[in-house]
Amino acid sequence: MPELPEVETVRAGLARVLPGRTITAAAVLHPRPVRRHIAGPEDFAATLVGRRFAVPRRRGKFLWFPFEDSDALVAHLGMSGQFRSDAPGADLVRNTRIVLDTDDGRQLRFVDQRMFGGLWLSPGGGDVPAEISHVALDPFDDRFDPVAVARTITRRRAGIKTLILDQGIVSGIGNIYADEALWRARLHFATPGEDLSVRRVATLLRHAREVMAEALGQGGTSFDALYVNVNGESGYFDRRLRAYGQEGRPCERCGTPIRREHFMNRSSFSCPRCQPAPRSGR
DNA sequence: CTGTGGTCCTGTATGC
DNA sequence: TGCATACAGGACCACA
Repeated sequence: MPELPEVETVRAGLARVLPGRTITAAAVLHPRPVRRHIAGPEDFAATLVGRRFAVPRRRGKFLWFPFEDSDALVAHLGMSGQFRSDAPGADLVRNTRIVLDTDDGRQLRFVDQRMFGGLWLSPGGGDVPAEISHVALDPFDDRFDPVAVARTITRRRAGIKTLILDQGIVSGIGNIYADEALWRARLHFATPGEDLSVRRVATLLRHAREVMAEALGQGGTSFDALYVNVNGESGYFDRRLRAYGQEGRPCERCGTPIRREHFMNRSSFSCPRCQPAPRSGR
């Protein structure tokens, strides 16, 4: 489950079951989700056995599970990844890719339909894995500075939505919460960053943080069974979406039907009246 | 450096 | 009932 609130929901769920647990067996059912492991999936599985989990961490949409030896298992859910905590006897759900047995008699299962997600072992990655050092702080990080990020954004020419989706500028925001934040801030997705004031962009970033915090409170956004927490349960924030997926429905502020457009090969939802297109942009 | 477009996959919904 | 097409919460890499 891709965006920050869904990933954080997963992290929090795993934080209740993983710390202190030792991996007793590992099985790779499909090689693709094993990433960056030159020695191959078998070696990946073998090298995990015997390691003991500390507390799971997250930056943006990346998760990592530090081990007590200072290495870490890094995970990204991609478009359709899930972690499930199950009893070993429970039926494997379809598309289960990797299974880790732990010494409390349970199994951690990585399930991923599309396999855009994956796992890898990061040597010495217990603090911040080197492979994700290019990922910017997310708006939930104590060190996140909306004004500094806004300054970066106002120096760029690309559309504002492109910029807030850029995980090297600010992490954690994906297509749903980008549209929701833009709706709240009354900004059109194609507005060039350089045409906006620092103040306006900082406000947008605060909206992004706020909408993601609200979603987290609802267990995230789920449209179908692909996006569930570690117990297989859906989140409920889809009922609170004001723009994303609301094509044709009246804008909650002004009643104008929400429109859907293609922007950078993805759907963008916005209110034509509250979020007017910039003059030059498209 | 910046911006864009293609690609990695499986599955579901919709239209003919 | 096929069969084809569009679309899906993302990231990365090659190229202009």
